[in-house]
Amino acid sequence: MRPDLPSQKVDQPATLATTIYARLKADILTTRLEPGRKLQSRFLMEQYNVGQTPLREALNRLTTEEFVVGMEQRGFYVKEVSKEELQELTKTRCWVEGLALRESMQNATQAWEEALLVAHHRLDRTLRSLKPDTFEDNPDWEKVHRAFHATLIGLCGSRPLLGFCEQLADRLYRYRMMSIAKAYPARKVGAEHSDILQAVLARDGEQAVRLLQQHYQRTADVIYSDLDGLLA
Amino acid sequence: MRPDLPSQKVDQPATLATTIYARLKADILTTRLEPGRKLQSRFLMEQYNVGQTPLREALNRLTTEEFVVGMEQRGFYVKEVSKEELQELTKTRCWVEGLALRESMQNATQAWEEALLVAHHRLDRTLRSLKPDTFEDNPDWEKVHRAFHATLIGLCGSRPLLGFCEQLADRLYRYRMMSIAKAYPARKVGAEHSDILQAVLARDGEQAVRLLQQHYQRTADVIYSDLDGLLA
DNA sequence: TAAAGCAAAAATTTATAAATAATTGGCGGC
DNA sequence: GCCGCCAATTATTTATAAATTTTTGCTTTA
Repeated sequence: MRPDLPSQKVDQPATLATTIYARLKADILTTRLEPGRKLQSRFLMEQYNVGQTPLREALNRLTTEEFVVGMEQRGFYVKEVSKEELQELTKTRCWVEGLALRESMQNATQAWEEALLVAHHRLDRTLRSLKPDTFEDNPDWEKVHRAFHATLIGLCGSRPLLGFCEQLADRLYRYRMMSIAKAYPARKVGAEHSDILQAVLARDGEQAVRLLQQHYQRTADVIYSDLDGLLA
Repeated sequence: MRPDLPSQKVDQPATLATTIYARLKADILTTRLEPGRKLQSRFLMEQYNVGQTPLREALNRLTTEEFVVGMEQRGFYVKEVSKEELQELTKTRCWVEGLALRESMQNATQAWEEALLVAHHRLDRTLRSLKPDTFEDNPDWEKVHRAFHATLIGLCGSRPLLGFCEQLADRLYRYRMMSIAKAYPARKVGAEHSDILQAVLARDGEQAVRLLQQHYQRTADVIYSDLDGLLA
């Protein structure tokens, strides 16, 4: 019984569980589902129009990734945020991406340097905010920003490490979303990215790592001070 | 009352999903469920005496941890092994635990050094094999061995990093299980652990890191050569 | 004769729904 | 304060339906 008309699912067969997993993750990272919120099955079922099975499968996946906390016999909650976690995540990211960038630069190829140049160029000409005065997150910018950072460490030679970096990026993204409106447009992140690129192209590994870590640390510092008000 | 158990929800009555998750994970790591095997729902349901729901929840958790591969609409499989992955995991573990050990040593306290000493002592007086001639894995040894390595990096100050190290240890454990019978008792791992302990107590960070990485690399080398026969 | 193409059949996975069991947390009585 | 009952929620089973993959077998073609 094959359908006569090919649906869009023929090319990309995704299960409902995978779809709802992606939607939940996105909603948690953007804080549309705010930290600490209880994720009741009834609420989620009508909110996302899915049954229990794919929903619980999605929640279980998110649990192992620490975006959701599962209390045995007491349901699921969106993972809380805290200044302590922000610091730990930032510190860890500085360590691990520092490592990965060093390795990446040792494996550097011409193609990689060119890809990095392109990634930076795209980042450079993408607007941070959709509106000029008030801040409205530009999803395109998030995409190219992430691509730039992913390219930096992409040649480190360890898929497990890259996966870990991605998870750290996700978990920190949520913190960034919480305070980003305030920080805009005080900071010149564009310059920081350019400086990192310069150091990489100049083959100055130590400087590149230092700048990258500084970049992450500065971001965390801004969020950290905002978090006082946000958690109050 | 009860001592703080590190980051796990052990004191709660576990759900079936959590129980079956642990059992499946153990069976995969010990290769009782061999790499590449298809995990059919019917088979697992009667093998472990559980219903669909907790089973699928467990499989979904294992998927995000890379112990199980889920092919959309085509079921679940035990993650394959490969020499490439063995190398990547080992390399990554050397990098990351090297980092973590350095940090740990910088945060060293007297209590930590004493805990490490005790952990090593327990490891030292636990038999590697249950039988003197042929090899039969002693689960107690695995436990104290893991505890020793966990203590080494335990003071690094990053729970995310410790979680990542634990996952790397799990994933490498399976490779160790595959070839451990052969390697026994050729190698003197006891001496390697003692050397690491000595270096830590002597506060020689660089030496300790070097020895730890050598320890992991040697293990991988033994497995690597065995893997030719095992994958044939 | 073999190989390739197809389509129906079988098997399996995925999802929904409903019923049951088990657990938590609150409320009131003592 | 403590104990037990009650309501709400979660966890699990079972049954079934829907969707998709895999197998099978037939027909056509070279």
